[in-house]
Amino acid sequence: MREIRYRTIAADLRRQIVDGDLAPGAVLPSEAELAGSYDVSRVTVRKALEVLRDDGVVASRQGYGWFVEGDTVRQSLGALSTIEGQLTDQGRVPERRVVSFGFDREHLVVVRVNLADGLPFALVTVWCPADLGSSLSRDDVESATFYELLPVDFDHATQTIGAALADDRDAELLEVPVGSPMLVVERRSVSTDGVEVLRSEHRFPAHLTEFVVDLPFQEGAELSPAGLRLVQS
Amino acid sequence: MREIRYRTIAADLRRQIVDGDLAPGAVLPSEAELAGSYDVSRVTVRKALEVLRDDGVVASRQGYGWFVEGDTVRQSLGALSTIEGQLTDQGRVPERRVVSFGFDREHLVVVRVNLADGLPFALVTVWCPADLGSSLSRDDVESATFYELLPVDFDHATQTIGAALADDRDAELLEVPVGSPMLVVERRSVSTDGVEVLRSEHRFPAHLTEFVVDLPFQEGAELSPAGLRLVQS
DNA sequence: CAGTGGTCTAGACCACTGG
DNA sequence: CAGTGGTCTAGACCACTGG
Repeated sequence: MREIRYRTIAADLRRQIVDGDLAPGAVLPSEAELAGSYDVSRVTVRKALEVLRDDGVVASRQGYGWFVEGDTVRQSLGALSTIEGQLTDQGRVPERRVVSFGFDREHLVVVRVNLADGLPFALVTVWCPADLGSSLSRDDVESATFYELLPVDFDHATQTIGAALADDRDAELLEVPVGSPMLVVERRSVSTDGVEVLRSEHRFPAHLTEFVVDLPFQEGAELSPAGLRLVQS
Repeated sequence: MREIRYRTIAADLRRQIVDGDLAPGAVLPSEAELAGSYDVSRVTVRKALEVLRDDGVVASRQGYGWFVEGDTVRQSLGALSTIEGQLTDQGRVPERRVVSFGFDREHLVVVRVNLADGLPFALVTVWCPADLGSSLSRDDVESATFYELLPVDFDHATQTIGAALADDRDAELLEVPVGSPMLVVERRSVSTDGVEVLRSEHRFPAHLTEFVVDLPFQEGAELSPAGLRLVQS
């Protein structure tokens, strides 16, 4: 397979950004410099940069340069980590607290509470296949997400969002009244192999959280992923 | 303001497609031909075509050519019509019932109940600018969506999903108990001019509805639109 | 002002589709 | 096979940012 220069360059720059060698806000070398160091034409450098721009990783200003996009939360980890990113951006302190950690016949089952500055805002239950979960400690799952911990290439997750009333456990762990409104998200995370690796349930007090979805009107491709549906009744 | 050739060309091609001069599936003239007829370089033609590809209007196959994308379902109406589509697919009968229709100082305000086989599943309030709404009748809004009725090119909508408890009006119109869980969606629909044209609130009984979102893990482009966020507290 | 990205040209070679 | 899009080069001129 032939190497495609602009993709190689885009991947290389992306890695530098992900690794933190290029921090948010940092200005990249000029197109001319990059063309020189990668030994390609400026057009090829631009094509690479445009790939990254399409992904929201970098942006440009004419007469100024290309720079690493800062705040626009570019997390591959999905909704929850998006929140944690928002929190750290706001200077608040995100925290995970493990409520329970144990195995049933087929899964490692972990229940955690997520807090922001000590305020609990999510109660998360994760079911992880036992063979994958056997290497994880309670400390592991308190300090990192399953996406970070598992040696799995995740492809996508399907989230189903519903509403419910706070039950006794919600009330106790999230410090809300029994019967107050909750957003409930069930997430199924699928690896690039097409295997459903993780299932998790996330319960949020409605007064603390909302879900934002952007729906393009034109052309179905990107629009289909989000949609309300009637549940079987 | 300087003319930007590739945009002019993209706009011209788009118009031909929208007007139907180029039907779905039709193959465009080759890049070389287009370059000749527009009297630009092939690179500029490609740039124009890539703009249209990003919009999902055209696609290409190497060695074959560029062709008009088969109308990927005018599902452009967003989540609600998705539901109505599902209903008709299931052979159920969707219905809209206008609860109130009137003007405040600046808006036409319409409250409707959506039903499936006579079962109410959504209470929708729409705020439409008075100048646009002045031509609409109560019968109009009962028989069609605002997207169908308004002479506006919609670009996208941003939806914010939350949870709440059913209030007295919800209970009466949706036939649920007061205090039962509800999914509440606020939608802001923006035209291609960048103007926020419609604002609407959709209230669904939680036991009847759920929201499905697909989150790709790789590459930011399609992933950013959906995300949970903490509300200001 | 010198330097940057935005646009554009006129070429080139290649991988790929269809007949 | 001739024709197509995909990639890439080495230039060019311009509008724009900052100092």
